[in-house]
Amino acid sequence: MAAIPIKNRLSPKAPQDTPSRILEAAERLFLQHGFAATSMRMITAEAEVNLAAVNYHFGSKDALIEAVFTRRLGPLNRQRLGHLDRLESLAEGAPLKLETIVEAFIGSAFVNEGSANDGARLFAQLLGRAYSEPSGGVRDILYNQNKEVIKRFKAALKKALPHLSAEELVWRMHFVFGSISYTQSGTDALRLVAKYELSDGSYPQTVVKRLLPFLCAGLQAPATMHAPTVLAKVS
Amino acid sequence: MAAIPIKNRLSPKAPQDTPSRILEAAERLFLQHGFAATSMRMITAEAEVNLAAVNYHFGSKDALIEAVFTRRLGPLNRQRLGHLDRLESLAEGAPLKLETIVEAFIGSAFVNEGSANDGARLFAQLLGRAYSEPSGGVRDILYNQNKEVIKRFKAALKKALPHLSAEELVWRMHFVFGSISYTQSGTDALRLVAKYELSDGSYPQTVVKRLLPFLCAGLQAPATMHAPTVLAKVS
DNA sequence: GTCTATAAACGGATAGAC
DNA sequence: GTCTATCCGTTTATAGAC
Repeated sequence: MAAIPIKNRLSPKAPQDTPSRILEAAERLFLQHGFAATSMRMITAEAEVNLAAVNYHFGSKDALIEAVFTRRLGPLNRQRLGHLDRLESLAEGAPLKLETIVEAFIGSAFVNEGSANDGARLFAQLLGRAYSEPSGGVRDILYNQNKEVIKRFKAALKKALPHLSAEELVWRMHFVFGSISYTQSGTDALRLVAKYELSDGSYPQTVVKRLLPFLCAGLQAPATMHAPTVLAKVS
Repeated sequence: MAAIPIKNRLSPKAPQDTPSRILEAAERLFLQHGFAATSMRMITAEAEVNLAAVNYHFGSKDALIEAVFTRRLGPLNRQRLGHLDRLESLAEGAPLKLETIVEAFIGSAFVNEGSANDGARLFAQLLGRAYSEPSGGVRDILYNQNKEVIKRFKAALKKALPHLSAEELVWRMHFVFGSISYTQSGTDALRLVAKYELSDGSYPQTVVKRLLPFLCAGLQAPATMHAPTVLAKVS
């Protein structure tokens, strides 16, 4: 039998099949420039394939965008659910530790799979961008493919944070997604805060390590009081 | 003198001047579709002005984008700095309460100016989108116009959170901006978590009220330990 | 499956009449 | 300042040779 399966080769200029080359080029360019600003010509140039290949293999640009997401979202979410399954069966019905839940969600998002493949890390960043895209299109794909995962994590969080109402929990998850997306979608934004170079850079594990305590503390904050805030006073 | 200045009129179909009509149409459409996906033809149709008017009044599409931001960013940041100035002079050198600082920053972003103008609220959402745009272009504008404000708030936070290293603080501010941007850039994303309608909707004051405790608790979390996390174990 | 060539529509920008 | 008409490059998508 053959020595090494072709798809596991990571050598430079690995001669992949055309659809894969297109998917990966699109992933990189969508991340860098956004969806609307990335043309099929840019993609086919980056992938070093013919312009007509995209329509031949995927049908249209929109279909390509969808394909970029569906290819990775399935495995990623299976991994997240598997991680949560294992944790819950170990706990035998008891609420999980908050940090464990968040780490299972966030960690899976940042350091994927065997982690040898850095395409997965690129995709994690792309996910961050996708969540901040205009409604419709990409967002619907994400909603449909993620709803099961979100449902499961919401249930786990609900047990771990009994002091929060269902509504409050939904908001806090929203805020959590915000921090994760923003952080995932590229460390460029960090320059807005720190113009100097950061010492530990943007290595995924480091980011997760810094993000975790922030998110857990935020989630555990006392429930919101329903009195008018200071800002409500007229100016 | 005249009874009511024209610019304070809020009557329906107020016949504004062409540049303002364009700026406000652009604001709405950029928010809804993103920058690259919004064409000048869409803008001029929405504003009910002639296509050539954009180039006549602003010079180019890029210049229009810049104008959309600079028009509102100046007043908004003056307001933020003024708010912080007042708080700091009251405190007479003592560190400000964390919640006060965050509220000054975030509150100004959500409920703007006299608050009668809901254009300002639209802009707050647009800001959220802009922060998650690809690097270059819009981001440079934001960086330049916001660096003074960020510097001031960073200094205030540093005094209020002495247990954090400079580096840790920068990361936490990054996470805070993430939650704010994501939350600002439209409540549509909330549907990803809660498919049902939320009872208190997306009224700015409510959002701020819910966001504040989350962010403050996150900022106050203990500093990150520099040991390997649970996830570091091989699978 | 891959290529060239081209269709058909849309993008930003401008010239010139009014 | 506002309008029409138009230039010209780019876009997605397809037809048809190989």
